[in-house]
Amino acid sequence: MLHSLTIGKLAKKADVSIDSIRFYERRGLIAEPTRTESNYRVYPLEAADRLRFIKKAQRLGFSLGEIQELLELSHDPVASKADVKAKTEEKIEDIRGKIQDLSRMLKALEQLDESCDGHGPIAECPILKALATDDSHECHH
Amino acid sequence: MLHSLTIGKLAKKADVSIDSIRFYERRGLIAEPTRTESNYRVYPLEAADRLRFIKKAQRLGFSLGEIQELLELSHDPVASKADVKAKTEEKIEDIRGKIQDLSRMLKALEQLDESCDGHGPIAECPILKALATDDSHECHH
DNA sequence: CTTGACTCTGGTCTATAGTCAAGGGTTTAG
DNA sequence: CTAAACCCTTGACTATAGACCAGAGTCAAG
Repeated sequence: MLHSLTIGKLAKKADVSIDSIRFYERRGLIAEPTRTESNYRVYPLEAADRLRFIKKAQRLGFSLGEIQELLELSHDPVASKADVKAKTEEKIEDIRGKIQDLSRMLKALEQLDESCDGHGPIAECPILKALATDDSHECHH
Repeated sequence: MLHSLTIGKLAKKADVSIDSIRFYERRGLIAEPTRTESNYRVYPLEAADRLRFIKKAQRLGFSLGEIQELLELSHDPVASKADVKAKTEEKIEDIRGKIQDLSRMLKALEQLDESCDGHGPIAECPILKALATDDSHECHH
């Protein structure tokens, strides 16, 4: 058929695995497609757009659950731009938080790294010593 | 006993769950403790230090597998400070990479967010439009 | 008509770092 | 002595995003 795809063709077209497509279908991210008499899935060409939407949103840090919410919004006649903007901003804050956490770790690791000259036996390794030190009762002010 | 702890006492002392302690034991992060006649685990006081080491390294971004490597290094008479420093620097690079990935996502999301004024129906949402657009054939130079 | 490529379902498995429950035995405080 | 609190093992379950496999049916090309 000219305007339909088997799951394998769709997978190639959208550059995802067949397993992923079936997985997204189970999760409700894509509609259940029609079937041939022999029970093969048959997709319209637009199905590839949906898959690309999913992949693109994933690259931006959205989980499948969040992507599902976005897709539901996009088909909701009552939804507004503000809803999508709100989800975007939520994700922005989420990512900023992760960057902050990682930055704190990075700073601490860099300090540990600088404290060690890298020469000599491990017994006096300042990094291991710092990790072994109990500072659970240090001041927090 | 004055110098030994049951698993529950140890858990409180080191502020981890009993289940975590047993899990670390299975994973080989902590030694199998001696047992009472009734098969209860008996820990020396120093066991708490080891657990605190684990927790601290976790907070710095090391996985349990990596922590195990660090602990093995720390007990290896042939190991040197350089080994620990190398692992630390590996982790530093790892975290820098994660921060870069997240920063790229953040930048893209912020641009999308700015492209949307947040007013009006969802049909013209520029964020959803950007996600739906196929740019798989854009130039990469 | 047969072979290879494709598809179907259902189920298991991966990594991570544990948590929780069931069904026991043990120890301690009153 | 008894009840609460503790401990034991085994095994299942959580979230995430699929990958992989078996066994069976289907489709296309030569």
